[in-house]
Formats: sequence, structure tokens, C-alpha cells
Amino acid sequence: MAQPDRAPPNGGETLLFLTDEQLRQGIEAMFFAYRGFTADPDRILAELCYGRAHHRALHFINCAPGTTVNNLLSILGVTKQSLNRVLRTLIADGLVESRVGRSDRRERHLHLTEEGRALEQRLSDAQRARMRKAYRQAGPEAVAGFRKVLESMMDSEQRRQYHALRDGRGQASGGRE
Amino acid sequence: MAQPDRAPPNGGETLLFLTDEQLRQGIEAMFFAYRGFTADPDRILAELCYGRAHHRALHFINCAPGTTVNNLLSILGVTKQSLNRVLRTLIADGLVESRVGRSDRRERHLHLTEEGRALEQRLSDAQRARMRKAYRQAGPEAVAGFRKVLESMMDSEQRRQYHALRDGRGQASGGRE
DNA sequence: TTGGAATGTCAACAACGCTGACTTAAACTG
DNA sequence: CAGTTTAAGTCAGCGTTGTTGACATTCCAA
Repeated sequence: MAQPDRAPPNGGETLLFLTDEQLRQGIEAMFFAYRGFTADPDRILAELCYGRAHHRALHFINCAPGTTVNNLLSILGVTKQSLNRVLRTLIADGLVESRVGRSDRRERHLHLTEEGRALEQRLSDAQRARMRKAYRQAGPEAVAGFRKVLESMMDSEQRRQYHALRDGRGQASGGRE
Repeated sequence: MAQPDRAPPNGGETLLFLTDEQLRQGIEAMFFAYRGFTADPDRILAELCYGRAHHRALHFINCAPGTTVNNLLSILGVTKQSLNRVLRTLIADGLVESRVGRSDRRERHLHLTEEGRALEQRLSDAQRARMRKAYRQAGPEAVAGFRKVLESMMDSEQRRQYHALRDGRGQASGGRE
């Protein structure tokens, strides 16, 4: 999977000799791009007195309807208390529904309500619009490279979860109750 | 600069027809990759009871020594108080020096001390190591695409600042006092 | 010289991470 | 069945980092 770390066969490619300056530019690009990446949903959330944490919860519940609290915890990488604070408001506001598990009644399975789906749509529409614009401006090859670098930048655990989400959506499954 | 938004000339490239699923994967890739991106410095910072905000301040003061508080504010995109709290601790701990401006005595010009430079080095070494690994695994073409997409994802103002930083480092200038 | 604009400082508050201790309910295990 | 483990939720309390608003200092222009 990973190419071995060796010098390029000839002088044709200079990028494998990576100067601190090149890497620094990449770091700054990530910093500024992530700001852009979150800017649009943040504006919408601010109107509703929600934060990024609410958005993340909505996003991943939408991706894997019926997911359990524990599962969500491991995806989001936060503590129970942090997630619970957010989930409590989302449930109270009628955006998320928590159903007792059928096979294991200790578990709670999370679903978006109609209203929750609507907000998730609105948020991810905004984010997708920016993504679409960036992808189109950069072109298909750039997109492939973008994805490749991002994936290499993840920790192995994060990469595992990233793929699990993709695959889970490919089939119709996701979560059972 | 931006390619016009039209269909590809033939069916060779499917990426300009962007499904919601493709965009969603890009969004999730950004989410997980950013976690990886900040993980290494975060660990170091936690030892020292600092946070990401301290890292950002050190980074940009190091890039543009002699920069003013106001300038730093606009780069970081936070409020004065957020930055000030961080600067105060960095100054108290002897990592940053704040010199009253010569031509305009309202301004404070910020510099890293020897100790500040050392910590900045340590932090950015960690971050660059991850970046270097990702770049090498993905290859030079992927890196070019990565940079292209990130740049398209920024707001125009962020893109301006991103370029200003690059260019400022190209020459030896940066900031005067 | 006086009034406004720019620069920076500080107090107080909110969002959202964290830890640790605890409860409840259900499932598992010997 | 008794004891342990697991899933979820709660409470108290804390730290970082974002916010707003008031304030001091300095500069500049009318």
C-alpha cells in the first residue's frame, strides 16, 4: 500500500525531496481550507444556537441510521458527556429520536426525525456546494490526489472508520435495530 | 483560473459529474484527516498545558516576526480577547516578546524568544513529519492535486492571506518594526 | 486642542471539550 | 441464582477557546 521511502529513481520528480517550506505551505493550506470547509454550516448553526458538535452528530446519525450511542462516540472521538450534552438538546428539540434496542434493550438506536433530516440536508447542502465548487475548479485528477493525501494523513483507526462509513453506505444496510 | 463549469468533452472523466455520495466522502475525508493533522501537536501541547490556539499563534509569529496583534487577529480569524489570552500566557512564559512600535506606539510587535522558537520547531517538526509521510505515500501528483483542491476550498480572503504568507516568506522581509 | 479612530487590554460569559464518580438496566457467566 | 460486565445516562467540576462590551492609550485630523 505505502510506497517505500526511497529517493526517486531520477531527478524528474522533485516533490519527494520535501523542503520544510513545501510542508509548511501544506500545513497552512490545511488550516485555511478547514476554515472555509466549516464556514457555511457554522453560519447556519449559529442562527439556530447550535454548534459544530450538533452538526457532526446529525451528519453521522444520518449516515448510519439506527447507530448506537457507543458507536457514535467512537466515530466522533469525544467523551460520553460531550456527546450526551449535544444529543440531549437534539432529542429535546425533536431532531433526533432515540429508540430502545430490540435485541439488546440496553442500547439506544438513534434516528433523525423528519425535521432532523431537513436540517442535516440544509447543512450538508451548504457544505457540498463548497466542495463541488472546489472539485470542479481543481479538476478530477486533483480530486483524486486530494483524497489520496487526506487518507494518508489519517491515523489508521480514523482510516478504518472512514472506510467503514463508505462501505456501510454502499450497501443499504447501516444499522439494524 | 477556474475552469468553466461544463460537462466533460467525452465520457472519459466521470468526476465532473459529482454525486452527493462523492462529495460526502470528501467531507468525511476532511473531517478525519484534520483530526490526524492536529493530533501530534495536540499531544505535545497537552503536556505543556497549552492548546491549539497557542500553537497557531507561535506558528504565525514565527512566519512573520514583528507582526502586530491586529495583523495576527485577521490571520487567525478570532477575536481580540481570544488571541490576547493566549498571547498573555506565551509572553508570561517567556516564549513571545512584545515590543512597543517605534513609529506607532499603539502597536505591539511580536517576536518569538529563543525558547519560543524551540517550541515552535518541536511542534511543527511533529506536524511536518506527518505531512511528509502523507506526501510521500501519495506521490507528487497527488500532492499537487491536494494543494489545488484545498486552495479552491478557501474563501477569497483566506486565499489572499495564504498567498501573502507564502510570498512574505519567499523574500526575507516579513514585518518591520 | 479636541474629538474620533485605531490599537491593545481586561472582565465576564457561553460552547464544548475533558475527567471521575455514580446509577440504572440489561446481558452474560460461572 | 449471584456476581460481573456492558450500555447508557447523569452530576459535579474543570480547562481551552470562542464571544461581547467596556476601557485606556495613542495617533491624527479638523
